[in-house]
Amino acid sequence: MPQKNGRTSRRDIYQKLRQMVLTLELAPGAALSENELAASLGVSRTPVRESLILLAQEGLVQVFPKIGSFVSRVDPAQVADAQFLREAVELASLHALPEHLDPAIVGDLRVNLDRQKRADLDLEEFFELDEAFHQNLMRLSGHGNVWTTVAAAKGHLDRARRLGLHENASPAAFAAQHHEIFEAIVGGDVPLAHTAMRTHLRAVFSDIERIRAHSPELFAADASTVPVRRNVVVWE
Amino acid sequence: MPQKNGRTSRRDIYQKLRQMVLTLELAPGAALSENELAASLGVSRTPVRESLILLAQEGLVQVFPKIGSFVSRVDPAQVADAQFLREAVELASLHALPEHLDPAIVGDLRVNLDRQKRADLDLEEFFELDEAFHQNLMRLSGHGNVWTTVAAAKGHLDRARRLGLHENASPAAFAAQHHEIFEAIVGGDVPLAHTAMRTHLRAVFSDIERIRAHSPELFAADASTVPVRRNVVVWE
DNA sequence: CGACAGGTGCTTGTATACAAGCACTTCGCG
DNA sequence: CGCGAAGTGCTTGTATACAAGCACCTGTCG
Repeated sequence: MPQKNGRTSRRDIYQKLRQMVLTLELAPGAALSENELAASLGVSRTPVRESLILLAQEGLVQVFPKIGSFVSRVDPAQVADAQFLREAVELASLHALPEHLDPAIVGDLRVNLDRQKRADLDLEEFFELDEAFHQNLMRLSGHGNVWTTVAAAKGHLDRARRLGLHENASPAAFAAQHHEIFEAIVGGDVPLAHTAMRTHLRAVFSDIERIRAHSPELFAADASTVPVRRNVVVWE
Repeated sequence: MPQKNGRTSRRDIYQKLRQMVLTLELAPGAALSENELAASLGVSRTPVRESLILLAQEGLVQVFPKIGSFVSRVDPAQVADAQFLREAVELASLHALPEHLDPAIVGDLRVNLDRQKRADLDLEEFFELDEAFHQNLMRLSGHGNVWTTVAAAKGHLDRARRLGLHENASPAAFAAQHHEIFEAIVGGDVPLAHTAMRTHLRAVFSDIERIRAHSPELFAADASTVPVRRNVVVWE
């Protein structure tokens, strides 16, 4: 009951900045300034700076002392790492499913899947539903909190996926795969759920190289390259 | 080459505090004070505070606005989550092993295993070797960086393991299991490596409940309990 | 003797001032 | 005209000052 987490402005600003990075509203490679952000958000440097430090630990921004802060370019290596991590965790959770599934979570999943079928679906809405779908799947096996760790590590993967869906938006195919996974689970067919999940996750991962060829400036070409202050090519 | 990460005192202090929490030098439940830590470390509040924020995001400390900061008590739920996560990731990496293993890493592993056999092994030394062993195993499959994420998430698990080994110290059994896993891998027997690894990881995880019965004050009994400033029972 | 109310000292959150350093510009010189 | 070097404006890192609030202690009153 207590849980006296007084609302601090840092929490708000952290989540806001994080969302802006993940939705590409802050483009990969963009230069950030603690002073500018503080002024535009109407607070002092302190909460902004602390938020950037947290984002830096997640790998979403890079802070170079005395030089500047930048939105991380999408790192293909980190994308692959996140892909490996989520695949390992989500597939393992399928084998940890209990005999009797929690009806409340199953109900939430049905509602979620219905919404995914809607034709007039915004891309951001689809991402929200997708995120909730996978988290609820993990909750079915009792490891819902592990999803928090996975979600924190897959920032680069999410940005790559958004780039992909911005090009050829086809959430319908993914929605169908979600449905297939779900039916296999409620049907008790773990092996089928396993293969369906793996197919789904790898489909999401597949066309990153195509995007990279299309927009190379959004990707990290070489780990040793340091972005420079005024020469940053943000959108080109 | 650039990578101009100037040495900042925050990085040092963050790592120092993190190490103190993981080695139980800062006991679960202990009250922390930004002012006291700053004074004892010879810096201002700023780098200390920023370090605590990072540790809070890892779940190793809890910060209650206007109340105080505390070393997190070992949360059995988080221990279980970390166990599930590492098991899923490490087992999956076994199935991603390449045909030809990197000889350099294999050599490092051999040296590591030899050191684990030494009789006069300090507990902290064993933990270091254990950590390096598992990380190098993941490097064999090309996913060494994923270990960073796993390591960041398993702070509660590590503290529980230290509590267990402080009671009945027997690194020898674990060293033998490491050897078994390694031999199965270099022998190309993935299924054997799989079962050996699973057995090993679960052995590590097994006797937490016993420790909890022995030292309940180090564990989080209820998620809603808020530690109080001067009444904190640190070591009893 | 007990309970309640106000003071006190601590806590973290935020804002601001100062320090150190890199990148770029611009001015001067050959 | 070309090149170099000092200057300038920005950056983040650290230290400090102030604000807001909770827990505890103590004194007082019933």
